[in-house]
Amino acid sequence: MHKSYDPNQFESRLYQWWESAGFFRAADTSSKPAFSIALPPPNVTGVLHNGHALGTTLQDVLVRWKRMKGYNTLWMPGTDHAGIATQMVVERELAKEKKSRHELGRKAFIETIWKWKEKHGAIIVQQMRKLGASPDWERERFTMDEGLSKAVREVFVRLYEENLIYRGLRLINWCHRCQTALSDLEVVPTDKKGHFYHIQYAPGIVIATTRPETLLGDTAVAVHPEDDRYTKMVGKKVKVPLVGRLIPVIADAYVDKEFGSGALKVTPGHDFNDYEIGVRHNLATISVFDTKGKVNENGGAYLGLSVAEAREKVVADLKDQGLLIKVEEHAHSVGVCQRCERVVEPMLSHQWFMKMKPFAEKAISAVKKGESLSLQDLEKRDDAIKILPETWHATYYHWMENIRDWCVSRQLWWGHQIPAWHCKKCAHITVSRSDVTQCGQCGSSEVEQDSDVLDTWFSSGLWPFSTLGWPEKTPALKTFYPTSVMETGFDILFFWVARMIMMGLHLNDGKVPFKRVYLHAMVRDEKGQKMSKTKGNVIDPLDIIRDYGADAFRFTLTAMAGQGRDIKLSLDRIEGYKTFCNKLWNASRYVLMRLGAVQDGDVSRVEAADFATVAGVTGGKPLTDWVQESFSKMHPVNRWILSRLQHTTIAVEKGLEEYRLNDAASEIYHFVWNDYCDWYIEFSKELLASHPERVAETQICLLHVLEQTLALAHPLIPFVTEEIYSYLPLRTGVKKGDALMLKTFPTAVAALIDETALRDIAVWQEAITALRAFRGENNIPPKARPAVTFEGNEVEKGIGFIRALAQLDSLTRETGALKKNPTTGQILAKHATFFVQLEGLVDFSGELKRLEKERSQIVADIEFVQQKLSKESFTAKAPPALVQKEREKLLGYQTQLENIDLTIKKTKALIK
RNA sequence: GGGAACAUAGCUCAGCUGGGAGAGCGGCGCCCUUACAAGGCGUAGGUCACAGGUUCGAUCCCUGUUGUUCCCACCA
Repeated sequence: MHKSYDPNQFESRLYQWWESAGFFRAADTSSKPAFSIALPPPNVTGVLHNGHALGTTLQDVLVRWKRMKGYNTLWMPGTDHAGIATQMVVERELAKEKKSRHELGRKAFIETIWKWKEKHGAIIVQQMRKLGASPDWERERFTMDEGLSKAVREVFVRLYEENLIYRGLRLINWCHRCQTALSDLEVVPTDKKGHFYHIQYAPGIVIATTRPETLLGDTAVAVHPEDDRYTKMVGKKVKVPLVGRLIPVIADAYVDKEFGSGALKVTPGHDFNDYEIGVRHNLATISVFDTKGKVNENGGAYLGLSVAEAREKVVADLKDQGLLIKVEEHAHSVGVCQRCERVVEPMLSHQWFMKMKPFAEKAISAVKKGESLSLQDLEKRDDAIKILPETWHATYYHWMENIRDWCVSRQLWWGHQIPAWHCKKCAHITVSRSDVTQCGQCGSSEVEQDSDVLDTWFSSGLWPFSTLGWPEKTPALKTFYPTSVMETGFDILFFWVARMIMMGLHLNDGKVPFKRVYLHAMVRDEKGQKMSKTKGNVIDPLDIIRDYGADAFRFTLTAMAGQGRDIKLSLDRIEGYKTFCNKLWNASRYVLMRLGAVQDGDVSRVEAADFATVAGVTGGKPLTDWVQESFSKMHPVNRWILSRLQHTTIAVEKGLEEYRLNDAASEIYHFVWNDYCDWYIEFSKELLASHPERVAETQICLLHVLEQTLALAHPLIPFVTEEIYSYLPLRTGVKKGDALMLKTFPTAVAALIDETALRDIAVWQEAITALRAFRGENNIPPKARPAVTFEGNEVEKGIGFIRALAQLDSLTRETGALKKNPTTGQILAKHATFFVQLEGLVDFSGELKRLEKERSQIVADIEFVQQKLSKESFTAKAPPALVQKEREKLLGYQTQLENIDLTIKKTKALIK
């Protein structure tokens, strides 16, 4: 064992061992209870970013914990084909060679992407390995592999047959750059500066618009039905400027009288609200742009112009004709393509849609059910979901209640091609599970498969069950569905989580895809800004792992994963947790040294034969058993650390159970650093040195508590704990080559909590701290070893430990001599008073200052309590136990005040 | 326009059903005591954003204000 902690020495070695030994594998069938998580499949194009790192870590913590708890644990990994994103990446590659996908043709292009995927698709899953992730890699899936594609087709056909998927001519969002339809979610509202053009539309009608070019497709002018200014004009026809088309003036309550002139031009072909108006009033819908963003034949003189050019020319022409009244600056929000950030155009188009209302109703009720259940009750059912943090419930309901049909078709080549065949003869559409060669209606063989593919989220919406073999009733599906937890970022709550819930419920007889949803925060840079390549503030997780180790990174992410908050990632914090790993490492070296495992200054593994003490004392029993049997006979210090360990175990388990992983991290951190290292190891030095009869017992406790701590911490910091574990002595129940990751997770034992020991040691600690503070504040040289006496009965048993840890020469009961001596300093601890001969040690004026500060604190305390107690309202209305406690506190303070006044008097005398 | 979250020590954050505010880092002082200087010991630092209200008592519950962030919708 090296003298210092160096994660690069062992992380990859341990990972290879775990993976090749098959420790990550889950069993399709098992007598053990099941626990399963479906990994949110990262895009094949992706490289690991901090968001992935956070999700991967949190899931791995849960998975490793449950595995150690004895669950048949499945963490299902895989990647997503990510339609648009991947197609864009490969097209960009092609562009470098001055080629386009159209030159290649569909078949060759798809082959190119597959090749690209084979080459680059494994990058991100390799990177996850560096973090220590433990999914069952042998089950890894891809959304476009054979099984999953089959599932996608099955779902499409089934929903079509159930009339839940339909083809229709609707206004959809169209991206001119990506050349495809987009769902509502893929359109991102973005603030842009634009202009407000006021147009003399017709005599008496001025219309303000931000998009003058759309007037080419206007089919009405709308006013509010109760707008007196226009009542007379309703029903009349007006001419569209520049175009000359006659269109009606209609009345519709959608129009806001107060806004602008109160008149609205209606372009059903290129605006969603206008489209609705068009439907209500039976208006014609005229598309004036083609799929590439050029004005089409409906645009007359403007044919062939781009949207921007058309706007310029329309405005110029209006100006020429004197119809442009004014142009104002106008900031407004414009829908932009999520992928390429180009402004999207509402377009009338034939697309495939999925009806959402029936799905949404069930999806709402599953979460409603879950909301009223405790986490324990939730485990027992398969029809309810709880979202945590619960604040997301409202957002979820709101979205579900206002949901619109989902446009699932995309005009891309990379993805699941829609299993629908169009007949060239009769135009009938045949939807089928198997490839179609004959029209289902007229029998013609002139059929052609629909060229569209499905939205990526359609296939990922099936992920929790398609990866388990659905629609076949496989053993894995039976064992692991519903999955236990869905852990992902809140940014894909609607894109993905909501759709999995809808699909999962419908296609699995009302069984939810997962029982809990945990939404984690967004990882930002240390200033709270979103990390992005353009800002140059990206911290690469792989760099972090290289510089600080995967464990330090994992611990940081876990410790900062408080619910609902953004995580500001700072390297300082990661470095701090690297030192924590180092602390654990060195504490382990101490333990091993005290077990006799020292060779040339390096600690090596202790073989069973060398470890005579343990074997001799325990009689070959497992440590856990021996510790329980011997507990009542142990030294208070050993009982104390065992008690603290039980409390820590309870707290860690609670944190994991309630998904307060940051609490679990903090419990482990403080137990290791404060209880174990700062106190117990120091106490153990005294035990080993001065209590020969306690040596074996203490060695066992050092080892046992370390081992249990390693197990508790393993889900969070798997590498360093596993590495240390490999150095621990072999003994009953622990063979060479055993893995910590397969060990049983500690369970708190109530019989190992000794309240008396907890209290006693707290008294000693308080005394030691008081003595140390006295030394520090009086500048007593660190090397000085004063002789000290004490009064009080509670520290008696701890004399040796107090003497050692407070660095005293001796600590004996006060006989009266030192107390009377005028040069004696008094130290008031809570449960004892100490007397120190100060002559030659202390600067008395410094001591006086300290005492007076302490006195003013006591006086303030007295005033505070007195004030509280003087109010009759308090003594009458507050709980009697509380009032009693306050009275006792007051008495205690008053005694302290008397004591300190005496000491101050004495000290003052000394200075004179 | 509607909704949500957040505002606690110089910085980053805990504070889980109201009873005298905590951690890590940073600061300051002393110490290289053989597990660890990536360390030890001690210490300073906060009218818990602001204003009201409920209560014997509010960082915590309610209302409002200010500031930051996010989500939804998009009045052309």
